[in-house]
Amino acid sequence: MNETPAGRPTLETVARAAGASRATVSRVVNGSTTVRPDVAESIRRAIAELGYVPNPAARSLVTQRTDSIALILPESATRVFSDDAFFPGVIRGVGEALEKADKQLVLLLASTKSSHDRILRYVHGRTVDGVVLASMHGADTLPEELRAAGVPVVTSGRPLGEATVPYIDVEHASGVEAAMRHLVGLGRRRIATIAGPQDMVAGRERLAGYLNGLEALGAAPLVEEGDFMRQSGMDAMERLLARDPDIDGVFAASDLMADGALRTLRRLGRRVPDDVAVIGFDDVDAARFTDPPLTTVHQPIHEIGTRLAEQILRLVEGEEVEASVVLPTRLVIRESA
Amino acid sequence: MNETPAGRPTLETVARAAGASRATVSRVVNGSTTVRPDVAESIRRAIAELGYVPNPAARSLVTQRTDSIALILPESATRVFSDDAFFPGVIRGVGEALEKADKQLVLLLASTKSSHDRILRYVHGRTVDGVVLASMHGADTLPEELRAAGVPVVTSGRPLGEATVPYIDVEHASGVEAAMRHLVGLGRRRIATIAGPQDMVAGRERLAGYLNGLEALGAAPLVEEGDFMRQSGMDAMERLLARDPDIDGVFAASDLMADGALRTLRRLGRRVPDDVAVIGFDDVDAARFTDPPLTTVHQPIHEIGTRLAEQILRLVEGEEVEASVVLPTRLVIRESA
DNA sequence: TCGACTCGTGAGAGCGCTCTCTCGAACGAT
DNA sequence: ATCGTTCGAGAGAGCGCTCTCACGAGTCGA
Repeated sequence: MNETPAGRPTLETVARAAGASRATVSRVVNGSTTVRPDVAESIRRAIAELGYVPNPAARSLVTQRTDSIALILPESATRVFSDDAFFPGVIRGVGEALEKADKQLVLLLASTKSSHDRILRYVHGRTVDGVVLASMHGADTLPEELRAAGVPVVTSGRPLGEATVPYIDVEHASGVEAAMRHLVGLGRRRIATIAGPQDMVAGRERLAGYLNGLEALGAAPLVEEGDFMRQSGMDAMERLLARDPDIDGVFAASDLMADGALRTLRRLGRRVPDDVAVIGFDDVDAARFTDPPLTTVHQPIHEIGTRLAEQILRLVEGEEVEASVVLPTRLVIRESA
Repeated sequence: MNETPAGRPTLETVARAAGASRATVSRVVNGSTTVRPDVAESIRRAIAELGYVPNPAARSLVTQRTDSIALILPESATRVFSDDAFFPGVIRGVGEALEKADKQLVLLLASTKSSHDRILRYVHGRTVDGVVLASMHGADTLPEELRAAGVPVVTSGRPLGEATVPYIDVEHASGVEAAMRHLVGLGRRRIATIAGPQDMVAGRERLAGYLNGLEALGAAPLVEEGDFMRQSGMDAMERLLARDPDIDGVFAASDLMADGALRTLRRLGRRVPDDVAVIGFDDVDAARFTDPPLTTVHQPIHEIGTRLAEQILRLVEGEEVEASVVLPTRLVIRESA
């Protein structure tokens, strides 16, 4: 209320300074080509001198666009936020791509239950032109509600149940199958898995990949479930070993859980990979630094982010986009298997 | 352009439906008490029935507020983004606090040089009410430029050079001094440090803490510099050992570097803590899972975020805030020292 | 030379909201 | 019964921008 030294210049100010009309200045600001070069030049000079910057609120009011995109991270995402490199990587990818398009990134960390309504309010109020929704548990109703509200939406990860909005995902199952083939090729016969949460598609599909891979072996599955975090991997590995001490191979559905498994194995005197071979999933930076370095299924985290951004931008422009984009994964062989 | 089934309801729509004037509806929406209860009630009903949500652009245009705060992460921050838990933690803290205040979080990942201008444009356009600036290298001019633009700013970490804007920081030096006392109390006499980048205040002050702690011992300092990341810790530890094989204690200026040091020590056959005691700084989640679990200086990452948010909100409201808030650190003793 | 077209520019409406000002009604005091 | 006061509610201006429409000045073919 007191910090307006001389009042910010408006279109009107610039117009007067350049001896033109508001409309013409607006044309120059928005890059219209139908302005006489010399007039455009003098307007540009006036803009520079006055330090004029368009007021986005006024612009939004008439264009009905805000040039900003929301990235929504549900509670399940924020919980692992500080320990997992997945979401920071996605955020970075989305952020970079949006910056290139000169759009703003509005981050909505849905930490609590009440956030749901808040998100819908934002979206209904057209605070953002589009929404990127990251990884949700179970049958989240949010994507559908957003779609119903008429807002462009893209989700990261195929939703459980029917996909009603476009999504970006990776080849979970085939990546895991490659990992399984690698273990089998190593001569492993008693292969267990530490699965992810089964109310998340990533958890389910990685388990499916394990089961598919096991079929070739004709061996019985050996599954313990974790929550993608390290501690759960440690615990699951212990349960696994209690159920079958002869396990010689483990696929863990996340690098963090694989690292947990590595620790438990070491503690219980198993050598990796000699006694037990371990493969993870994600290929986060830290995977290169586990002991031993982790063989893992690489997924292109950064690219997931950039592709999410690309798709939402196209949707916002009214273009059609593929119902789904599924990015490849690949096995990165290090020393744990 | 085609997704407006019936046109979003405006104040006018609600006013007509409720048989009141636009002004009165506005009063109800904004919680004014000077509306007759029954009138207010019928307006509220109309709002609910029509699904009315205020248009923030229109509101901003007249109030000159946007109710959104920018969080700027400079390039140096995004680089470590995916491996370090610090910035995700800060983001989460800021996000939570802003959500409570019903403000939006606009994330500006300053990935390139050109971002500088973009940021200034945003800020000059009053796209945001205030700016939270995270950890910058060297004598960044951004805080000062923002302040000059008349925008409320708070920074995370005391800037190098003179602080021209309020900041939130932690007690780097005294935390490190506690760590040094602990090492000395353990009988360690040949204590080295893996310092952080010396163009960052955090790097400098932690080194200062080491040097202060060493003074009591009367021993010569032994310093190698890293970049806070794991690999640099591995390398620095190797150089340190080459310079003096009798090192029996190490303070690393980040947990990541401490973890790197642990790996190098193990590889070179040193037992931790028996031969060499190691202490880190940060207390990220992963510190509980190093081998052995890392003794480290805890800093309240999440609280840094919430305090940043609090301060910027107060500044935006025109209140005065302390020139600096310095949060305490404390030594967390685990098994590495 | 005149009508038909461009083409660049300005006038003016209007986006949806807030906020000041005004006004009428109700009420208490004299 | 009259006047001042209070209080709730409406009228209307205006925030800064975009965009349609109209208009005057050239340009060109007949």
